[in-house]
Parts: sequence; structure tokens; C-alpha cells
Amino acid sequence: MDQRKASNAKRGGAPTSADVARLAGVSQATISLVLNGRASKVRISEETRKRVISAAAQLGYTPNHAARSLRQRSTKIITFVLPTLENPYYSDIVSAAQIAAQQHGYAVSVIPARTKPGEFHALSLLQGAAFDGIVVAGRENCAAPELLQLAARGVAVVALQERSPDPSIYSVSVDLEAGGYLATRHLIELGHRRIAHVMEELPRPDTWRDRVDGYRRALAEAGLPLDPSLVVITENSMAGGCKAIEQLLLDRQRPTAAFMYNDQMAVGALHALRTHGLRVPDDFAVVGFDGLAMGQFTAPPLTTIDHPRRDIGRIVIETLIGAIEKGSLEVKQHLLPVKLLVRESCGGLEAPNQKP
Amino acid sequence: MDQRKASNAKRGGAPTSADVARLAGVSQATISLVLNGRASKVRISEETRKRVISAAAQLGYTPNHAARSLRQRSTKIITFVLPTLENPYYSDIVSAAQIAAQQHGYAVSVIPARTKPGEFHALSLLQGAAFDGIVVAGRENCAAPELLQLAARGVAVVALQERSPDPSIYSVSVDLEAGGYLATRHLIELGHRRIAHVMEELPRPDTWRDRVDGYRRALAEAGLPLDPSLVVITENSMAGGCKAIEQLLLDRQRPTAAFMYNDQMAVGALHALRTHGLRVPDDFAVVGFDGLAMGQFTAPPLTTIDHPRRDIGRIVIETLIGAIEKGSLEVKQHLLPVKLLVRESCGGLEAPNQKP
DNA sequence: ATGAAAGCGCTAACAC
DNA sequence: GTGTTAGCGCTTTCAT
Repeated sequence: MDQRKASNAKRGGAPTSADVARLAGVSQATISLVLNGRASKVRISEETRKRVISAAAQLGYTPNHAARSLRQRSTKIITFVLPTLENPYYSDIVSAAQIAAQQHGYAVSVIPARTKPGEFHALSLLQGAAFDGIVVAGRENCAAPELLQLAARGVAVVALQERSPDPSIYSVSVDLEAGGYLATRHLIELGHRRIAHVMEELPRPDTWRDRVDGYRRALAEAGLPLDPSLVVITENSMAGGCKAIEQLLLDRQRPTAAFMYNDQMAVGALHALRTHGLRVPDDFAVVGFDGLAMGQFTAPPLTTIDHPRRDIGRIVIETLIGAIEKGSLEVKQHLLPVKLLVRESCGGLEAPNQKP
Repeated sequence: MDQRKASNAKRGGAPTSADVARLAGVSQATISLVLNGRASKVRISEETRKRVISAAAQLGYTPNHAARSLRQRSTKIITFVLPTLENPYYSDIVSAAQIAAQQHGYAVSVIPARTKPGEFHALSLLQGAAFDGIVVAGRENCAAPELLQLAARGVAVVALQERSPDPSIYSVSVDLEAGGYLATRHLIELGHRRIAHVMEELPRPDTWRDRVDGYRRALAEAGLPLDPSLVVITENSMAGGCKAIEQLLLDRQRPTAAFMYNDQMAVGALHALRTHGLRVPDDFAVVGFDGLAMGQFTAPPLTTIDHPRRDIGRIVIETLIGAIEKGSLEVKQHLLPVKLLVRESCGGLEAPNQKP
């Protein structure tokens, strides 16, 4: 009653800049100037600056995010839309992204979108410009038409491992084809002739060259036939890898090696082989894909195709922030190299058995 | 120039409710009424309703999140602050939470806070009420004084696996002590006498009973001595588990079994044992903690303490939304039961070897 | 049944 | 140097 307006803090909510202004005996504008560092334009006297700082500290003032975002038309949040948190693959990417983003004053969050098609929805709901930029992973998510709309409205979008026909959507990918080639060639060099590839279902095979294309190339290069019964499609999980291998072992002409879609599936594969009494790598060789930390601790340690995950995270953020702040970028598509990481699941130097 | 105000859509941004209003030939208020379903109060004629819907669809209108949040003082977002995405432990929790939240009209996001103390900061920055509720995991994060402040301002906070002295912070936990007891007793029943416990550093041992307390209880109950050299503290990772076991194997009086802090560390333990030529469970038994899917695929499959992760996720959300909407809740602390999941890493029925 | 207008908390022109 | 003012896009009384 003594004030035109009750202090917000008194009302139980968070203190507002008006509260700070009242306490410091200055105007709201001054608060904003000081707290956003624009006081460096020497427009604010050192004396007031200190008063404002201390008043803000005393009240525990934090600017209201919604209000600021509304006014500035920018949230300073970049979000990752991931199919699941189950696979630690994204862990390093997100960590690296977070560090890079922080340096530019952005925060990163993750929203897990269930892979069921309809539920990209969760994002669509959030997209009243709740984020300045989004990075999308997972085929289902990348395919969503909402992405184009977002991009059209000025939200920066980068797709992980997925090329969009629309040029407004950037992409950062790893060279899957090269990875597939490297993995398969490694197996061939070790003497294997019947090499299986276990993969997940690929919805739009023409969009992007995947592991299987590199697998084919390596086979062709070595003059090895491509046996369709050796390419099995399964669910993307440890259990899926396990089942796929069991199926392959039923074949009257067993393969002697398998190149697995990713490390998770490879873990399943190792398990299936062990269960069936096959020794790895002596009886059967396995190559994974991703380079997860886990691969060091499998039995035996997993030979795999390592991804530069920290680089991915950093480049994603640089791309996104570039797009947000400059509007448009020269290079729309980044393609990062992979490398073969030799551990023990293929044997190293000794010649493996030829098919039994 | 033909309108008082240029359409926002024309300016390249997202369409606003004013744009929709103009197109439908009604007022902004009507748009809001219709789109928020408050038209069910029969205040809006079916005719206008349809016109609004179609105008909105035509423009691809989505309400601006910042503006709505500002006006309603609520964001309808609940965020998880997790120490890392590396450990898939949280995956199921977050999934279950997302499903529950969605039913109440809330979205869930995750923000990974690096465990280094200073960097809870990232959150503190975001907390200009950017979220209606937050759930915090990880000791470092839970300990942050910012939490109390947030709670004081009306942000609902639940801590995972951590009891706060402040009653305004809710908690949902699993009965760690019981888990430790179950794991250790299982080992004792199998005939082990020298049982190690590998754990991570616990900063404030008095806050909450942890696995190690259950371990002590089981030992005491069986009249077994507590040998301090058998309790080793290591980094929380597969590599940490590995190193801890290697250290234990150096002991002139080796343990015959280890109860590991979590499944990740247990994976490291299995690896170390394998490397040193010990057979599990014949030469050494291992119990994990968490019940990750991964445990089915280790060599051998891991006996562990399973957590009701889906229940945790659901209860967290119910608690949070209850707190947000009702203001205060009867039950502040939830303690959920765990159960022993017997696989093969301890042997099942046959008696293990007594110490070598 | 609908429109007009106020205001959420903040920042950015523009005054003084 | 600092205060005043005008919105950002939305929801919500209160009029009509």
C-alpha cells in the first residue's frame, strides 16, 4: 500500500527487476543495463553499478526467462531431440556441445522423443520458439515435416546423420559408408570370406549412404559375392544383435564374421556367440560401430569403428550458433571421418580360421 | 501499410495469434479461447470456432512459448538435471516420466550438468522460472544451495536419491540400504566370507543410508568381520570398477566376491577378473546394482539389484505435478523397494569355492 | 457470443 | 548518467 505496486518478492514469487530497482533506488532500465554488462559502455556510474549489483544479490534476483525471451525473441537455449537416452552414443556429443554452447552463452537441453512416429509431437508442442536452435537425431525425427516448418520460421536446425533435401536444414554426419568399408575390409584382410552384416531397418535407403554401402563396396573390391542371406535386419538393441546372430548361426553355411550396426548390437552378438559356445575371435569375428567406452570391457574387447563424437558436438554447436547469429552459412553439410579401432574381437595378427 | 501493423508472418517470423485473428476476422481473444478449448464453455459459436481452427491451420500457427509462459506464469516444462547421460540408468526413469508428464500436459527435458561443482551454474542460469518443476540427480547437484532458493520461489523440486534437510524439497529414492543388504546376504548365503564392496566416494555419509550400510548390516548379521581393506573407493565408471578389482586382487588375503556400487562398475569388475584369469562365478562372484539391460549381456550375465525405474519416473512426475498444482503434498519422501535379480555372476545353487 | 484493453517481466529507443 | 516509455505475444477480466 506504500508502493504503487506490491513487490513481487513479497507476493511469494521470484523478485523482479522492478523489485531490484526499488531497493537500489534506480529505474528498471538501469538494472537491465548493469546486469547485462552494457554498463561497460561507461554509461553507468560505478556507484550505481555497485548499488544495483548488491541489491540484486540481496534479493537473489534472476531475470525471468520467459520475459527476456519474449522481448529479445531469443531463448539462448539449444535443444537436442534424441530418440532415446538408452544408447550412450550421444553422451559425448552432448557434453562437447554443452561446453561449446556455454562459451557462446547458450545452454543445451535434451528432449527425448519416443521413436514412435506420432510422438515427435512432444517437440512440435514445444516449438513456440522455445528454443533458438535444435539438433535432431534419429531417422523418425529427422523425417518429420515439422522440421521444415521450424526452419522456415527461423529456428536453426541441424540434423545428425541425416541429409535433408531442404537446404535450410544443416547436417553434421559421420562417414558411415567409409566406416562400413573399413570394418568390412578389416575382416577381409584377416582372411574372412563369409561376412555377415547385421543392421537396423533403414527407411529411406536412398537418402544417405550407410554402413551397408561400404560393406558392399569392400566385398566387391575383394571380388567377394554379396550373399543376401548374410545381411540381416533386426531391432536396434543388444537383444536385437543377439537374435540376429542366432539366426545367422542356423545357416548351413555359417559366416565366420559379422559387422554389426553399432556397439550395442555387437554386445548382443558377443553374448549370442558365447552362449552357443563359439570363441571370439577364433571361431567368429565381430566388428562394432560407434566406439563406445563399453567396447573396452566386453569379452573380448570390441574392435569397432570409432566416431569423433566430441568433434560432432562442437561442430553442431558452431553450425547452429553460426546459423542463429549470422543467418546463413557457407557450408551446410559436414561429413566427419571415422577410424578403425582394433581391439580383440577380430583377432589382430594371427590368421583366423577359414570357414569350418 | 494496409494494416495498422505488419503481419508477423510476412516479416518472416512465426505467425502470431494476431495474424490468425486477422485472417479469421475475429479478435485475438477469440483465438485464445478457441485454441485453448475454453470454447467448450459454449461461448463461441460453432461457426467462428471452425473459422479460427482453419485459419490457424492455414498459417501453421503455434502459440509462442515465451509469451504464454510469461502471461500464465507457468511453462509446462519439467526438467531433469542429470550429472551425465553416460549411464543409461536414467533412461527408463526419464521415459516413464515423459509418458506420465504428457498425460498432464507437461513436457520433460533433460539438462546434463557436468558434475564439477561450479557448473550447476548452467542450471542456475536457466532458472528464471524456465521450468515449472525440476528433478535433480547426483550428489553434487543436489547439494547446491540454489535448489533451496528455487524451492522457496515456488519451483517444485524433487531430488532423486537424496534427502534434503529442507522440507520444501521432495525426494524419490530407492532403498539403497536394503539393496546393499540383499546383495551382500546373497553372497553370504552362497558361502562367501570375504566379500569386498567397491563404491564411489560419498561426500556426506550421514545424509542417507547407502549401499555400504546394508553391506555392513548383512555382514554383522552373519557374524562376519568388517575388514576395511575390503571396502574400496573408486571412480564411478567401468574403468573405476576395473581398477578397484585389480587392487583387491593384490591383497594377500583375496576376497572371493565383490558387491559393486552399480552395474557399470560391475562390468569393469568382470573385465578385470577375466583379464586376470579368474573365472566368474567359480573363482570370484560379482553382484551389481541398478538392473541395467546391459547386465543380461555380460560374461557371465550379471546378478544385480534391480530398481523400479519406471515407477521412479512416474512417481517423480506425480509428485512434481502435485506440488505444482496443489502447492503442497502430504508425503514428501518416497522410498521405493529394490529386488535381487539372480543371473549368473554369483553362481546360483552350487556352493562356490571357499577362499583359495 | 465477441471485442477492447490491460498487463505478465523484460529490454531498447529515446528523452532529459 | 539515468529515467520514461513502448512494446514482445499471449491470456483474461470486463464491457458490449
